[in-house]
Amino acid sequence: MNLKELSKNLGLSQTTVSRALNGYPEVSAATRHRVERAAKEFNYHPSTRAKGLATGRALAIGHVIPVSTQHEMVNPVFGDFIAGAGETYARNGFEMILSIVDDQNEEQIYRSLKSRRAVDGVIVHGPRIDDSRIALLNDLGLPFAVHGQVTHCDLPYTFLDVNNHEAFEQATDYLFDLGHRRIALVNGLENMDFAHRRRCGYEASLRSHGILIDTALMCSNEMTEIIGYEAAYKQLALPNPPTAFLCASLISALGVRRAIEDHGLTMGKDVSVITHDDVLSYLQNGGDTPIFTATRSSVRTAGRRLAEVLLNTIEHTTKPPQRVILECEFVVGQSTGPAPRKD
Amino acid sequence: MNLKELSKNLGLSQTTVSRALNGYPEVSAATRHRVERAAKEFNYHPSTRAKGLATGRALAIGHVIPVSTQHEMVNPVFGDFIAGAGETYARNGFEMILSIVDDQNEEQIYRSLKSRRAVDGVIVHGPRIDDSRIALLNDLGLPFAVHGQVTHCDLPYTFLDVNNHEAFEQATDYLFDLGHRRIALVNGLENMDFAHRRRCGYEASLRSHGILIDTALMCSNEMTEIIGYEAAYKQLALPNPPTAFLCASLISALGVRRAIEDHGLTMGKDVSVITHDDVLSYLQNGGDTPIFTATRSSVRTAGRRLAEVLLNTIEHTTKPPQRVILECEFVVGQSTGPAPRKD
DNA sequence: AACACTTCCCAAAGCGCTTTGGATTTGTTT
DNA sequence: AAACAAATCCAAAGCGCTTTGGGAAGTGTT
Repeated sequence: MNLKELSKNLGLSQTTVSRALNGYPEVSAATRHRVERAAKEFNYHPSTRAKGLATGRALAIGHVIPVSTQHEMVNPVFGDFIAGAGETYARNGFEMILSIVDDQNEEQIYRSLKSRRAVDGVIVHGPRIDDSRIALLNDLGLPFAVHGQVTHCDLPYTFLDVNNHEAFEQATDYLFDLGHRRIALVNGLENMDFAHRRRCGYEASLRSHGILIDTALMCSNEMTEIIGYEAAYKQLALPNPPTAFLCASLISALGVRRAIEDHGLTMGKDVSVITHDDVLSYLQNGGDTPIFTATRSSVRTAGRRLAEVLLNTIEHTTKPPQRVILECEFVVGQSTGPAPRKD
Repeated sequence: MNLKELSKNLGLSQTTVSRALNGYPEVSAATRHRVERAAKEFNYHPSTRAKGLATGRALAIGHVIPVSTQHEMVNPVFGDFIAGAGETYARNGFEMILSIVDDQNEEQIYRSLKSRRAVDGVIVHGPRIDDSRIALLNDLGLPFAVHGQVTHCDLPYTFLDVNNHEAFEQATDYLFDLGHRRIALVNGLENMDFAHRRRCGYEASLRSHGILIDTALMCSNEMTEIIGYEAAYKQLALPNPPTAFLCASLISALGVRRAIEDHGLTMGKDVSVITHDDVLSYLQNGGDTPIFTATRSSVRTAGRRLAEVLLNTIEHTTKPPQRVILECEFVVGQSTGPAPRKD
């Protein structure tokens, strides 16, 4: 069923039917009602492509997920983020177009999305500290919103980020107050902006308490269970091992806990752990009482909100870039306790 | 830059330029070459929408991800699956359109995708044992391919599935051969087809060895760490506890391990564990030597393959439905050992 | 030189929608 | 009752592409 058939069926012109369906005022209430009923009856939906052609809008948002060719990692938070964004699109009649692309061809994808007019805007995932995509998208004139920030970028741009610096500074402070002085950081890859900011927060806290920064207690890598395990295992074997860990993700934290236990120690007693918790739907931090003390911020909510922001900037192109920063919730679980006394 | 401009620029008609770019034989090699160079130079890409309108093909595949309103779960394997499928689409000039939808509105989405002609076909995710989507899509005449199977479905349909029955039967056999007689199953939700099949495989093995099936040793739920923990913890507290566990996912298995340790037991010695491993990029089963003994099958590969199969059926509509079944690899890790002797 | 093929290219129609610029009818005002 | 405004509706153009149905030029054949 298409417009032509529908309007013939109703004995109206395509113009009138189109207007009735799109809420234009030039049709009488009675006609509109009749048209709407018929549309429902015949299960008529306008062709997205034709509509897009005619209006010049794609009614679609692109998500370009970079997959590094080196480590073939699909970021685990991406599923939940996408789910959140998807809710927003569904509510607004938009579609989500997903491109998984290795970072070699990333620029190419953006150019192609633009010149094919396939999307009205894009979400930039996984910004790096010195990300060239901001400049590229600005040049292309393709509306975009970033999930995260870009440290070395003077250009104004629309983004939504968690306050990573604040969260990790606060978490480190908390450990300090519990008496910990040897605090390790099991971070994500620090060429990623979020990880960089977390490290800065961590270091800021240490400095403010006059603790020397020890690079042996810091590591930066992919956030997997294994890597968390290996990093923590190694650090716990040091002559002067850490009494507390700060982890970038719940998955790493699971590895860290395993390492602690493999050293015959008990988490929350011998060694404290704080992790960032993205509140992934399939990896929850305990039930009613959290297992890990955590800096918590739902990535799904982030997806929902950022999509809203992007649609908004597309709607009102004149608006200046929007900047949204979400504060983490600090939740105390069973993984932290006073630093053990040195005997 | 559009076709009209490009052809004016070249002093050719739109027809000729279009044909040159699409590999039709009616243009001379010299002209084709000239056109291709110009297209590259001006970074010309045909508008997807216009092309779609003209050809009647969408050059897009829909992925409809059902999110149950009850538990708000985003299946963690979905990220990797999507990444695999995305590779295939990229290679074939297709786009992936993602719809996250709560299972209430699922049917509506398929109808809408069809009548808006937004996609050339869809991938059906997370089939349930008695899934109405197969019949619906058949009725709609929307090409589709299922990731998994549907037990109660007589209609022929295209799918790709892991041999879940075989894998879990084999795993149970393995535990039996190690001397285990009390073998617990920590399964996924058994209204999902894959979980149902795994349970059947498990039961088949028990029966073939003359072991009574004990419902106290079986549970079926969402595959999270917490739930795995709680299920295993409870079962280990039974008067006659299991000496081995069969888990539906690596995430559950992590919870099971934690429960084992919280009972003061050692995995691989006191209690054995076998899990299914989807080879998720962010949750690997150990490094060189696997931690868990596992039935392994890469969900990313599955995504790549199933997308290929779907594109193929769309290309050759006459072909009968394709059925692909992947066998799991059985890998022995450190989580299994001989059953402890009863003293 | 006339004819039939190729080869190479083009004008125009059409995909399904929106939107512009009227036309027609109805209602209101004087 | 005439004049004007408002309310309704319509025909046709246009969005950027593919594709049909030729037409003109070039190649051989006799």
